[in-house]
Formats: sequence, structure tokens, C-alpha cells
Amino acid sequence: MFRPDVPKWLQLTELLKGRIESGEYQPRYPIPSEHQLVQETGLARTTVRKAVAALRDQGYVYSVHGLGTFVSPPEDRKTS
Amino acid sequence: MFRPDVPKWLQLTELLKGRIESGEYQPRYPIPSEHQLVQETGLARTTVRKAVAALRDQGYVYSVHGLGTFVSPPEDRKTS
DNA sequence: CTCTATTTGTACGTATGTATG
DNA sequence: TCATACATACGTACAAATAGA
Repeated sequence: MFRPDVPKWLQLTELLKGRIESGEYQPRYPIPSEHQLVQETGLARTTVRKAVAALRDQGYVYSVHGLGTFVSPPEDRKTS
Repeated sequence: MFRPDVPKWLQLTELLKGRIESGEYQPRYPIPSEHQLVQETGLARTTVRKAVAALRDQGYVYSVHGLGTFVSPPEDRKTS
């Protein structure tokens, strides 16, 4: 599932970003939980968290403690 | 209370399994709640839950949302 | 019927240790 | 020395189901 030459966390970041940009994950709706992403990818939770943190830093998602991680409105995305 | 070389969650799993197999916890009766196990062991709830989840995976107990976790009948136990 | 307490379920936040390249 | 990656462990928050007063 993952190429060996690129960090897995970065590949997961790009994968999720693609699903957001394609509209598969809609603004204001949650992306899969960390637990679900761990199950689906086989990665460790820390690695999944690193991928989601990068998405957050780039304005693609925001997280609410105890609730989940949600897709940001398109204008929040930092495309730089 | 816990050995340093084995994960605490696994040690708690084995401890509870021992109480089930010895008959201290009887089939169809509840085991201590997560909260009680936290108090008794000093572990975090997440760690206690991991121990109970392992017990569930092995067929030793089943949980009912809002009610508790109960000892399974012996024939459900996966001894493999 | 409503309120409350208890209990399990779900989910994110944080920290530490170990191993590998 | 550093980034990546996995595992363990504690903390905090919110949700849902159940039972009883």
C-alpha cells in the first residue's frame, strides 16, 4: 500500500488530501477516526496522528477534542 | 504490582483470566467495572480497556453498553 | 415521565521508550 | 545525529445505553 521511498505519514497525508479535494470527504463532516485509519492502513497511531497533524497544519482539517477531526471549508486550505 | 518487562495491559488480562478460570468470577456475572479496575490497579482507563478488550477477543467476557462486562460461558473461551 | 448515577463506547491530546536506517 | 515508525501508557472530553429513584 505504501511506497518505500516516501515516509508513510506523508503518503497518508497526501491520500487524505486527495479525498478532501475530490469531495469524497465533505466540509464540516468528519474524516475517519484515528482508530479507523490505524485499522485501514495498518500504521501505528503515532504515524496516523503525524499525517493528520500535517493536514491540520495545512488547514485541510480541524480537530475537536473528544469529538473527531473534520474537513475545513475550502477557503481555509493553505495551498502554498 | 506490575512487572516492568511485560505490558501492564497484558498482565491485567492474565490476572482477570486467572480469576475467571478459578471461578472467582462466575459465568453470566459481571466482572468489576472499568472504573473499579482503575481504582484497584492504579492504571489509566485506556489501559484497563485494552486489557478487557483482549479478554473479549479471547471469548472470556462480553460487554453490554451501559450495563457492564460479564463472564462468558466456558464453551465460548478461545484457549488457542 | 424526568432526572440522575453508573457503565461502556468513542475520540483526541500528550508523553515516553525502543528500534531502524 | 536525526527522522521515521511502532508500542505502551496516562489524561481529558463527549456520547449513548441502562437502571432506578
